[in-house]
Amino acid sequence: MRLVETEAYRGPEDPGSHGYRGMTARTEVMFGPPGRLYVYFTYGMHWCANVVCGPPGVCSAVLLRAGEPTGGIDSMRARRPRITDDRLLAAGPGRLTQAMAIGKPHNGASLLRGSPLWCASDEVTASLREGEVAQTVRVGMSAGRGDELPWRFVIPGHPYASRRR
DNA sequence: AGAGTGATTCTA
DNA sequence: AGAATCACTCTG
Repeated sequence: MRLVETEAYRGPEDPGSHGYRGMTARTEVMFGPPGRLYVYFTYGMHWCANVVCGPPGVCSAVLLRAGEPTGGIDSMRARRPRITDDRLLAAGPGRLTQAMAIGKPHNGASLLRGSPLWCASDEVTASLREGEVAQTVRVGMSAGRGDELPWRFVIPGHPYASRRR
């Protein structure tokens, strides 16, 4: 899966972050060491996955918002049988976790090389140049919760990025 | 536009 | 204990 859209979340300085009011049982992983997955359940139905980025004690994570399937696309289609358009397989944080079969068991899992699930640059993402990644406000943020912060990162017009409804 | 769905967190 | 909230998705 090639990531084409992400959002940054921080800690006490970011009212949109689960870590805004300090560490809780749910957000423990976000305050832990970097390179792990923070997975949370929301709206009674959906899982969302983040990559923890900050050093231990610092809350900082990146939400995986959309991806372009590279390998394993048949498995993804099988997991999302109602989807007929491949562009929608992982075009949204809940869709992406469905496509990749990420759920509660993955909370806290390592993403370092050698892990079953790992995270790295590929030739495409590594060659992105300044200006080829746009910054916008984050999705789903209401007023006063950091809705003005330009912490969504997306490849503009990318066919596999999430789209406005 | 509204429903669906349940964990988490806040308030008392 | 109860209420409010919620980094969403799908259907109509």
